[in-house]
Amino acid sequence: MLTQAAEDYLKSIYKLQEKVGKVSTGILAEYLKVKPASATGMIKKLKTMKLVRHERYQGVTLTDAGKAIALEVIRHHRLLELYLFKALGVPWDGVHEEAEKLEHVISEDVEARMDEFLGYPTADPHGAPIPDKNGVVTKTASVPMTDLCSGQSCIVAEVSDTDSAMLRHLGSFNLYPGTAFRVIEVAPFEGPYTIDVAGQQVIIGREVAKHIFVEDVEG
Amino acid sequence: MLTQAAEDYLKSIYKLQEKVGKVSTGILAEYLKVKPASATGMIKKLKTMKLVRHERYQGVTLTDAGKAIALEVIRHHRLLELYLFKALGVPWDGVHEEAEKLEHVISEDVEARMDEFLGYPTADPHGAPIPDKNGVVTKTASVPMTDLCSGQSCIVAEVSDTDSAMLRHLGSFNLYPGTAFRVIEVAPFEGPYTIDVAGQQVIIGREVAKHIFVEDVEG
DNA sequence: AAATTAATTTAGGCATACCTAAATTATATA
DNA sequence: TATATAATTTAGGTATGCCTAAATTAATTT
Repeated sequence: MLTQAAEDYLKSIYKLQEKVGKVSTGILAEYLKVKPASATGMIKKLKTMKLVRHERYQGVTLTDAGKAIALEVIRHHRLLELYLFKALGVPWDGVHEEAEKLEHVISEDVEARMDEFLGYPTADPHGAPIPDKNGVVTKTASVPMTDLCSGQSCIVAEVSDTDSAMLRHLGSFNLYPGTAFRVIEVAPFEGPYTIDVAGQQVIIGREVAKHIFVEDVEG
Repeated sequence: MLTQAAEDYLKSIYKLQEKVGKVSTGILAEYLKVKPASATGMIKKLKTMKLVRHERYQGVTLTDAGKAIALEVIRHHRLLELYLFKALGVPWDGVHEEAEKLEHVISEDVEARMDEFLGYPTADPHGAPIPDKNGVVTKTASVPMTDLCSGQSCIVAEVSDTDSAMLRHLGSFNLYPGTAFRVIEVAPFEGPYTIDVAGQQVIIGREVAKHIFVEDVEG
């Protein structure tokens, strides 16, 4: 059995690999709020376990075995988020923190029961894809809201889950994944978006819009 | 925040205090599957935190602060057991092990939500009392099944949760807390009990009967 | 009371995972 | 190309919680 820290490293490497491509020791350390020296140590440990590949100064990549574990942890995390949200009514800006602790201790049996209860879902409360039991990720094609023009309609696909104040803000406008809205106007010079959500007119700043990804764009 | 190990020690001291009265280092170590020297170390640590009292060779007792934490952990554990059992259908011989890991990472918020979902219950799936938010324990008066005589009727109040094979065995007869049964015959010379559970005749060995506690004895 | 046995404590070690500080290697700039 | 800066690694140290082995204290037996 892997340690909790090791699991967090694998998960983080996977996420960073998706986001920034190459994963350096420094990037990884910053992401995990740890000093680079600590990251070096864990990387060496993971390498002896054949979970990552690593050449000095060249960054880390996951092996197939490492990727499988990373996806398993991510699956635990996202299923837990959705379960806490749907079954226990934990607000969506709180589920990330809770799941962060639970993901390492939940058993496969309990996970399977939650999965069944939720009807084998494919996305967490923020719209991020939930890998299936075999580690297969099916993610929908989405674009940043900042790509939209006046008059276009779409559906919220995903929002970034890192900032809980941002999530509360979006929640207050009902901008959950699955919610439809139409762009009424895009203010020039990097200005805010005025949109229509279920008949309500809402103003979304450019910085906020960067955190929203949409699909099914029309018009 | 206390470490997981420290919480386990406090919980174990509380349980042993109830079961055997005086808690010696050796008893505690055996219970926690740890060497006595390790128990000594943790006891000293807990003493500096004023969570236990301890005089060399005289055993450990909990301070009020230590008892409060012990009860909080026990509450987490038993609420989790019941939640896993009722909300997710985890079989009752598996909930203990699951809860053992989860009790240390569950937040007060999630606990409160589970408590509400369950309707503020007072007993876990094995019949053990769930302390309330203030650490108040209300336990029903029960007697060991081995005190029963032929012809007496009663209701299962509690079963010991340590042996999961035993729990499966009892479950196969539907001997959950709340289940009523009548003693048909007690075989002499420490022999087995023949009982009637919902019209079915069942034979319960003396060793098994010692693990069952009953209430509302009549007849 | 002396000797044996049991319980407890102390002492010394090990592994994990973190840290800081210094040394090394790589990359960018002048 | 030489130098400065940035990234990475190494070295040495901390704390936790476990271990074994040896020493001490308590309890029991003869």
